[in-house]
Amino acid sequence: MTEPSGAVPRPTLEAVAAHAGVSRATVSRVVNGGAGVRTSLAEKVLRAVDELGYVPNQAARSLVTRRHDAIAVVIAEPETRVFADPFFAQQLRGISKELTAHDSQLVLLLVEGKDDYARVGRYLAGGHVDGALVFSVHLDDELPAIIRKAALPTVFGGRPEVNEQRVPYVDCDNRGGAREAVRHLRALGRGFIAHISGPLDQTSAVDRLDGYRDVLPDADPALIVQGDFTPAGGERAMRELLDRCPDVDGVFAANDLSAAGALRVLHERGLRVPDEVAVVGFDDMESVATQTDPPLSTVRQDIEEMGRLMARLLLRGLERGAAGNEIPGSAPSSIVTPTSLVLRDSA
Amino acid sequence: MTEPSGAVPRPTLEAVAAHAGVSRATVSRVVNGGAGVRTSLAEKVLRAVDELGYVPNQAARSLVTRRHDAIAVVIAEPETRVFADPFFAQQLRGISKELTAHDSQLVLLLVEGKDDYARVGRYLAGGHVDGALVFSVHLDDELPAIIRKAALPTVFGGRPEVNEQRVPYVDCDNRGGAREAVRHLRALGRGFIAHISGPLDQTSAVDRLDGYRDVLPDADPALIVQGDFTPAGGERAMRELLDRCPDVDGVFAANDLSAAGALRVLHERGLRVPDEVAVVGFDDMESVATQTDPPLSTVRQDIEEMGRLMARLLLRGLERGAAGNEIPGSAPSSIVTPTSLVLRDSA
DNA sequence: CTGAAAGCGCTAACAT
DNA sequence: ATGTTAGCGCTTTCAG
Repeated sequence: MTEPSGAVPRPTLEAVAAHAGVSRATVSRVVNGGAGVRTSLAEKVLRAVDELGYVPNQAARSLVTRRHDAIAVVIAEPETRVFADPFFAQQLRGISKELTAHDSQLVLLLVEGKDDYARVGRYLAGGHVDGALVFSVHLDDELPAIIRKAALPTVFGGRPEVNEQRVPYVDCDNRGGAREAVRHLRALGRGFIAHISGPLDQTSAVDRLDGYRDVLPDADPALIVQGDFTPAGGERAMRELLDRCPDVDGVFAANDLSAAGALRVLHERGLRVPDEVAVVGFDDMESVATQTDPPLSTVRQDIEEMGRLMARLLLRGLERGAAGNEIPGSAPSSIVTPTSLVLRDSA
Repeated sequence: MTEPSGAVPRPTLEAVAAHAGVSRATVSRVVNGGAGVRTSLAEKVLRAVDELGYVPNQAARSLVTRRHDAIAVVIAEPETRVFADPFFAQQLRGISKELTAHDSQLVLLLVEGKDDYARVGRYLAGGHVDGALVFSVHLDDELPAIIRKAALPTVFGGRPEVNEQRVPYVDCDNRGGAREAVRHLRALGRGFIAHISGPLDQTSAVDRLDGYRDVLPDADPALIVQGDFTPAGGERAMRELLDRCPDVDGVFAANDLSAAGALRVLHERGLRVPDEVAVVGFDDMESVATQTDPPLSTVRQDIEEMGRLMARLLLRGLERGAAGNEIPGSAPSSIVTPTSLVLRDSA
């Protein structure tokens, strides 16, 4: 461990003031932008800051300003998914970039189990952060309640299933993207287009299914089978599909992972892709879509951008709150980002 | 945004004290575990806390205790990798679990570019966190210097290339794992075992190469070709290998991603795996290793556990620092975790 | 433009 | 066992 403890006591404002021969107030002003301080003095202060290696104590600062320049990212994920999936890493990157630009820090709260909600609630309410970005994939009323209690400005990642509080969210156009995928399959002349859905307790899965139905309202229900966003689920679903409707000549899978599973089964059964069965996925997870055989055509969503937008939405709200104070009905609204169809070789 | 601002002022200790008819000190005691407070009084306080919805203000607390119950995770990654790779997500999960158990928060610091170092340094020095866990994959002297300046207890993830400060780290037994992989290939009777290495500015890549050399000190240098831990790099390397040494009958790739690339090329050239060429990877990234054709034999490292260990090492040091104060030479030492060979079908 | 002084909400001696 | 009292390091009126 570097510098175990009992380390050099950090210099305080006081020390800098003494060193520069000015008052604490002046040092404070300089440190915070230096508005209204004579240049010569400011320079002297800056020099002192530098010489002493002064860094403001954030706890002291927050205590009076009530700002933290930090926002929490809450990820409540059912165990498994987070780490089969570059999704969050990418989203985090977008968030991080935006926050950095606003000099804000990112505090990550991973919710692993039921007990964690209390801890997270305490943290959110504890005045550590200025706002929260929350990802709660499942039907999950704990988090919204916690957020309400914490009374913290919040933006959701993905459309929440229940949202009476009208918390703003950022999501991609799942439904529209699905429509585009299915239309593409239809344009390819496919007559039996199936859908491997995601778990229907997630809005993204529901929305993608809805998109499929928009285009194919009269599709045989046997063509719709529920997967779970995993390759294994995709395999299972594809097998079932093939058994039920051997005529299937198009598959829209609700995500790339299930599409990969489907592809594997198709391969195994000796069905040529895309000649006999065309397949389209969703997400455009590069590590998956480019590695399948054949490479997967899929609906792309700009995940990093979504992260950036979430952060921007939150920060904007914070600024507005700080400045304009309570303009009723002016709550920031949600953002739905566009998707695009990426054609590779599977359809 | 929930509760835009101008929200209800949170109750303070003072308020709770008044409400319960005791002094602030008593409330403070109760809130902090309640040692040495009569049960009846404590209950009264607790009730007041509950009724007012009191939550301690952490800034105020930190200001006096100088503890934050938060540690920073610094990830300095060359742009691309973080999000092709479940690696960090998994490690984060392990870290998060351990921190949670110690009621500590995780503050994530993503370093995206050169400019970010200053920001991170400021943050680390700003007294926000009690310690830091840092992942710096590349030869990178900025971070160590920053950490020294911040004088913050730190543990590295992965063996750092330079480490005069003897900062403790947690890494898996890259070299031993590599040896095991290569020995397995040799036990399979392969006579021309190649190695697709990672970028040699990373210690993990170097160590794995060293492991290969341990077992095959006399291997033809032509059998060693540098990849970059990506599938594309693996493809390139495999092609080169095949051109240079058509006799290759075994490949140890420095990670699963490059192994996947190699597999693709082998496939493409019509070489049967494992019959004609056996392939072993490294990492056991499930989303990759189980999805290749054939499924990949690989060296497993328990990434989540490594995360947990990093956190534990740091926290332990923190406790010791707080309690025992400066036992010289007692700096926590590094941990090297074991690997294991996972046999699937590729070797 | 600069300084003096009053807290922010909490903990930790020190009294009692 | 409980209360009293000083600050922790900073920002921010308010005077000058």
